[in-house]
Amino acid sequence: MEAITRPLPLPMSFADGVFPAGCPSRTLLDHITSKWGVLILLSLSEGEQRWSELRRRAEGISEKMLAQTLKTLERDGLVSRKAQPVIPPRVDYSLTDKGYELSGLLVPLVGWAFDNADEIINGKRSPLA
Amino acid sequence: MEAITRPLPLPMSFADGVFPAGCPSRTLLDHITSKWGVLILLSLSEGEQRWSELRRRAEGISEKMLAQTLKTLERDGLVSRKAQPVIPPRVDYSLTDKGYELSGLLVPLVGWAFDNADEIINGKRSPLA
DNA sequence: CTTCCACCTTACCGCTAGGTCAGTACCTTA
DNA sequence: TAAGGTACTGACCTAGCGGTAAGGTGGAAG
Repeated sequence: MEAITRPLPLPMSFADGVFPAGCPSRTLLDHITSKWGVLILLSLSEGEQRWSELRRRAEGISEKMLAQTLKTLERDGLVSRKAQPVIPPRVDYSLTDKGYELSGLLVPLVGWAFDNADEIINGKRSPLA
Repeated sequence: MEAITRPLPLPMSFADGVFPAGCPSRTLLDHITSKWGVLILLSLSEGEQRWSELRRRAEGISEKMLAQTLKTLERDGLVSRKAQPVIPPRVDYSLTDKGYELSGLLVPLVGWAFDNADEIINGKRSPLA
């Protein structure tokens, strides 16, 4: 309802606001804020996981999207893939250093979304007041 | 290259991993991590802004998408819209309390993306080593 | 002998996010 | 008279995100 005109405690500011179109930041942002990218990153933030495990945890993802998302994140150096030449195949996915850095910022965001989703999406204002 | 098997300093964990498909969290997450949603939220985190100002700062956005994104964020109670009945029309957009909360988490994430984009997207590894 | 599982890949395809363009209403400046 | 700025809305269309389904490999289990 009432918007507060806050003094905007912005620690950093981008050029004269937001970054230019077509710059790499936009691309990277698209990768990490993609529908499944967030969930994979989030899931992996809890530790190394296998393909089938990720598939189960990122509920609703298709195998195609899982493969595609993992490949993108691996190319970006956020996820590391370790395949063992055993039968049946075993592949472990985990976050790289950069991936951990990122997940440290991503987790609170998703946590916030999780906490406020019900109130915001359905009209349920302050369930405890 | 080398992935570290970190002890995963996760402060909170979701159920048994990630949240279920079709729940409100997914919807909210889609809104705030949408291509333009992030940029609008980010831009508004620096204070109240007018339509045309947002249009300029979120470089590349179309009027249709600007309107649509603002409408979604307003419905979610993250952005407040104040229209003044003057000629020519003047409308000011700003973040609500919830919006500020969110931007506090979003800004560092985008900052990180901004800092690491060049290194990650183009192959430029450690430009200062 | 067939099925099933793990881990993918490729082919096909619908849907929709998002782009483009035109139009509206009113005032200002050239 | 005409062009331009402010804040939109709606029609139309396309690229590509993402879904569905099938294929492939090799062992183990029925």
